[in-house]
Amino acid sequence: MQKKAYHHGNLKHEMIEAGLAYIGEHGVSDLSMRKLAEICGVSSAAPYAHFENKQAFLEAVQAHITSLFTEELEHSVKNCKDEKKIFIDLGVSYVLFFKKNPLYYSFLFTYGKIDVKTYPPYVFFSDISRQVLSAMHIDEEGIRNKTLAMWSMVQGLSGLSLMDGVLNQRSIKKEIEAILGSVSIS
Amino acid sequence: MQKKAYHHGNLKHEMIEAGLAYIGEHGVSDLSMRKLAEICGVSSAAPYAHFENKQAFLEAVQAHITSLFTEELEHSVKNCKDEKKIFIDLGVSYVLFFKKNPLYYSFLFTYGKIDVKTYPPYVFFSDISRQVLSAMHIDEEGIRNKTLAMWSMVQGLSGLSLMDGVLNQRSIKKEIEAILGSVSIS
DNA sequence: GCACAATCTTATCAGTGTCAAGATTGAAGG
DNA sequence: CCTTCAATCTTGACACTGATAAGATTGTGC
Repeated sequence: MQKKAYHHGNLKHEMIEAGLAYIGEHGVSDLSMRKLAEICGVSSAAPYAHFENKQAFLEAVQAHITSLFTEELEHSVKNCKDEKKIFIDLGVSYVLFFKKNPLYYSFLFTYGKIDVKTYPPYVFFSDISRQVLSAMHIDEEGIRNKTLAMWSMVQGLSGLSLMDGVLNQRSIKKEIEAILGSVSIS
Repeated sequence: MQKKAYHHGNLKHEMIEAGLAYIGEHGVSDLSMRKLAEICGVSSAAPYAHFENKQAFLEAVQAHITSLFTEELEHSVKNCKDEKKIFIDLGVSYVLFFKKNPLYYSFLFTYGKIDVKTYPPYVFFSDISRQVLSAMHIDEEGIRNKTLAMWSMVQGLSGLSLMDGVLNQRSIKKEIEAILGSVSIS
C-alpha cells in the first residue's frame, strides 16, 4: 500500500479539489499546475492527460465552485419562511458565500466569459425573481429590469463587501439586509 | 538621432502607457514585464529600476486607470442637467466606462486590495450621494445604506454588462437607464 | 491472454520574474 | 572644465512556469 501506484486513479477529481483548496487559501495568481501536480503526488506533466491546458483546468475549477454557489442559493430559497423576504434572503446568502470564500470572487468573475442565459446561478435567480414579480402584477419589461437590477446589486455588494471598510464584522447579515432593503423594487 | 540613447529618459511613464494599452487590448493575463520592456525598446531588467516588482508595476497601472475612471465620473456630474437624474447619469457613465474598456474591469477589481474609504471613485460617488439624499431629508443610516446599495448596483451592472447576453448592443444607454430606474431609493 | 487506449514519467523547450554585476550617462559641485 | 556620484540601463544568470514529445506502465474489452 505504501508503494505508489503508477496510475493515480482519481487524478482529475483530485486536481480540481486541490485547485479549489489552493485558490481558497492563496488565490489564483500564483497557482501553478506543477505545484498542484506535486500535491497530488504525480509528475508535472500528468495533469495534461486530463486537462488540455491550464485555462481548461481553471474553467473546470470555476464550474465546480459555481455549482457549490448555486446549491447554496437554492438552499436559502428552500429555507425561506417569508416569501416577501425571498429577495433579501437570496441576497444575503449570495453575499455571504463570497464573504466566506473571499478569494473565490475575483477568480470566478475574472476567468472565462460567462453567458448569462446559461449561467446556473443567474438562471435560478431570475426564475425566482420572475415568480415573485409576476405575482405582483409587474409587466414583462419591469420583470427583466428589476431582475437585472437586483442581481447587479447583490453581485456588486458581494465584491464590495470584500474591500476593507465596507461592512462591519459585527452583524454582517443584518447589514446586508439593511442595505438590500433600503431600495424598493415595487 | 537613429542611434538609441543609453538612457531612455521617460521609461517609467512609457511603461505605464504600454501597460495600459496592453491590458486594454489583451487583458492582464499574459502581460509580461519583458514584453513591455521590448515595446519600450529597453532591456528586460530596465523596468526594475522604476518598479520594485511586477505587482508594484500593475498597481501603478491600476492607479492610472482609476484616475481616468474618476475623471469620467466627475465629468458626467458636471454635465448633468437634471439633478433628479444625477444617480442615473452617474450610473450610466460608470457602466459605459467599462463597456468601452471591458478588460479594465477584471483587472481593476482583481489586483490589490482597495480600501473604500480612500478609493477615489467611491469617495466622489458617496459625496454626491450624501448631497442628494440629505436634501431629501433621509437620515444618516439611510444615506449610508442607499449609497452602498446604489454603488453596488452600478458596480455589479458594470461587471454583468460585460457578460454575453445581458445588454443589447442597440441602445445600451437607454437600457442602463431603465434598469437603474426600475428600483427606487426614496 | 492479447491488443489497445488511457494514464503516467522523463526529458526538454521557450518564456517568465527577478537579481547581481558592471557599463553608461546626466547632474552637482569644485 | 573636470570629477564624482547617483540614476539608469545592459548583460548574464537563476529558478520556475506551461507545454510537448517520446516512451513506460497499466487497466479493459475482445
